[in-house]
Amino acid sequence: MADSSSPDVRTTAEAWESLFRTQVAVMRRMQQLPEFKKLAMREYDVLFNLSLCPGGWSRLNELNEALLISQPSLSRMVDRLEKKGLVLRRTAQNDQRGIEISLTDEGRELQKTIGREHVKHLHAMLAPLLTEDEFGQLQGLTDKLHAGLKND
Amino acid sequence: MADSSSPDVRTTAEAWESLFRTQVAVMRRMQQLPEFKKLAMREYDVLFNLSLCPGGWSRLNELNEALLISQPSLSRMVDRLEKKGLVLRRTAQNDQRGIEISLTDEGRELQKTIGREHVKHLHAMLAPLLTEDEFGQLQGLTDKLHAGLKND
DNA sequence: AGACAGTGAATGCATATGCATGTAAACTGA
DNA sequence: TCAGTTTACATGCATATGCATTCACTGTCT
Repeated sequence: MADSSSPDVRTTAEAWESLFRTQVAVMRRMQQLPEFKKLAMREYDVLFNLSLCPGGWSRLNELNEALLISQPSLSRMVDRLEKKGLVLRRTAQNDQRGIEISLTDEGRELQKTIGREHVKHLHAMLAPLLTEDEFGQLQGLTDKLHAGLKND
Repeated sequence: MADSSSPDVRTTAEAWESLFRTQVAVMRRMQQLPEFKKLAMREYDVLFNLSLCPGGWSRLNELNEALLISQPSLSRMVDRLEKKGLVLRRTAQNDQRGIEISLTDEGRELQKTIGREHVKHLHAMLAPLLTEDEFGQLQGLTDKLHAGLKND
């Protein structure tokens, strides 16, 4: 009998593959939705992450950890978002090397507007496919994976 | 009591968010791994998808559906892979507009080499975080989501 | 204090990407 | 059959991205 604490190589690979392909399929559909004509999904994701920040300000390197893009790429994306009037940049208080970012009022409004449509479309797309319980299980499992990865 | 066949908006959004952030966290770690110095992950993904093709040949548009990049972008990526000697291009038999792609021997070898390392690293990264059973549940749920999305 | 390694972000430059469009082939309907 | 439409892929062009590097600041060790 298999040791329950050490899953098979095949098991982990297939589960990951399934998760990844599902993510791709959902993202492909979402990219087409009207809310992402206003702002690219990657840019929205920056606004979204900023909207979750307790104090409203987030360090650039901290923000970068939540995204797949490189540090230089985020640096320039923030430039663009700043020029569009959606975010503010300031030097970090504690560390003069660092940069802190926050949403402008306009940025916060846009995030909320896109966010609302996004959540609505997500629900329309996904809700018919699993039960409430199953979504709970799914979230439990991915949360557990995510939590485990943070200790690296 | 909630209708089990129609999950809450909040439930679906939070489950998706958890799945998505987990995917980002895993991908960030994978991008750093040595196997993806040889070939960018997006390019590997093309080789991987080709390796799954029953007849060995896949239509460009079909391949495109499994990826997040745009059609022009895939078209040019295939150019590059062709120049590297990793894939072959031919006009489709049935449809003179269409293009079919397959792996060269070299492409197949490279895919296998990277694939083996990738699977090994995936296992090292993920296996400690869930049990065999939990991976099975996770795959069951994401498969179900994925299957449901295909009927659109 | 002062040299030195380490960290956070910005920049130069080559490359990859997406959008709009072009071209060619396949369908469609009189 | 043949104009009009749709589909599959390629291309021009502007923009976004990543890698390597640089610049500025921080922390450390003597």
